[in-house]
Amino acid sequence: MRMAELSAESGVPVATVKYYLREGLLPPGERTSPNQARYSAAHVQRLRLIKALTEVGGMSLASVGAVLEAIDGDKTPHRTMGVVQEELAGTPPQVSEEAAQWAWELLDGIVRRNGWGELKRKHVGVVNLVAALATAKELGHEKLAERLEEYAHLALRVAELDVDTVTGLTSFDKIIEAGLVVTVLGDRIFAGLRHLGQELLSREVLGDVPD
Amino acid sequence: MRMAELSAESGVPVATVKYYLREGLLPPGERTSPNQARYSAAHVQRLRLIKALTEVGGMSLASVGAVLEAIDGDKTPHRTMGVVQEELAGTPPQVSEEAAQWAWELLDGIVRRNGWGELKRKHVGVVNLVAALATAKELGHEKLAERLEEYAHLALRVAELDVDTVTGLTSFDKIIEAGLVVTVLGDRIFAGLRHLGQELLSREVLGDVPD
DNA sequence: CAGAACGGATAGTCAAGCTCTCCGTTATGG
DNA sequence: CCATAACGGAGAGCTTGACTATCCGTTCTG
Repeated sequence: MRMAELSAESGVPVATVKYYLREGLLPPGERTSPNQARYSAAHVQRLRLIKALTEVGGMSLASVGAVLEAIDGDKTPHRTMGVVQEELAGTPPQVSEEAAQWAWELLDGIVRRNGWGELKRKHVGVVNLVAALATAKELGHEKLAERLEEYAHLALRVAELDVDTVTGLTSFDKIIEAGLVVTVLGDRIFAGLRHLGQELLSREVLGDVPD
Repeated sequence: MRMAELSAESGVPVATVKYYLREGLLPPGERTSPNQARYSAAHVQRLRLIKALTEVGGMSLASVGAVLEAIDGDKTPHRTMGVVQEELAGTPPQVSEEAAQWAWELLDGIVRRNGWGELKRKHVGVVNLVAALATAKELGHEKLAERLEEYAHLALRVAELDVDTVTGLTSFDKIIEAGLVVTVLGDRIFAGLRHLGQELLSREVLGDVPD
């Protein structure tokens, strides 16, 4: 297919497709002549993926680019998912030294107590999680963190579902893309379900009238 | 306290504090003379809250403004949390009619089967959740959605923890702010825990070497 | 009472994410 | 075979969000 059809199929404007090509988010089409190209279904899928990651996942194009590069590269699945988590985590907010220390000990204690291995202090995901916990404390809402172990157990069960969903697949490439989708869209979907649950339960507790 | 101290205490530059005042994100200080003002600890807390919502929660200033307005207004807690969820949800991506229908039926079936009440078709959170599920399907990853009921049960248990954390508080205002923090930071924290879990479990399954 | 700090207003800056325009080349229907 | 439409590529321009810098007249402070 050519530009126009690629655009129509994916729902992305022609000018934007060209921009993505320039930025390297979309691999160039197969040349049919020095200045003409042909695009495939893979290009459509790639555009849909970019849309999903930015619109649903809320990722920046720069992050999407880094993730796509990791996918296309020859990294192991584990390392590729590492890049995904890195980009999702972003840059952590700076927090006070003591709040960070408190959060670290809290988290490390839980991991240690449950035999979940060793917590790496400079792992991006860990740093971000610690910063988020520290932020909650600085806001005076450390109650949230006091329940952390219960949250962690539930999170592990969610992760079991995630891994289970992905490992059922056959193709290597499919597994990586599925991992990406499960992580990025999965976060949003779970948050949505959680909010629904909060609303259901808080209505009972707070006893508000429905609208 | 005055400008300089407010800025130092909160870690927000003076120019930015002025900007927030202009935008109405921060209530004006108490006048001590026609062109001088005094700020309180509440202002510091408000600035910290804004930082947390934008930096950790990834919210835009416009969304933060809407949420703060809801908090300061005389809405019921339930309605205030509705505004929070609305702003967190954002504008859903457009998806095909049939994917949306499929996602809706999936979700509605689960809610119905578990006696969780009635699902409102135009509720922002629901619309967003449906759109996210539909997006996953359009990407060819409907496997994720097939486990939706299991995810939903876990999400409800997380929501129970959330509500439990919040309802232990005494002051009315504290409950609302805690609800906000639990929802916004809570989402990030849970996502972080989930990612840690994914890494822990996928290492076992995929058997990658550690770095 | 001199000089620093303040509050307020206006304008400027910077990055992200497109969008528009042009141009020379290539495909295509009559 | 030719008119014209579409194409690919490059560059400049635009819009929004989130600040940041500069003034200016007033007020506090040593």
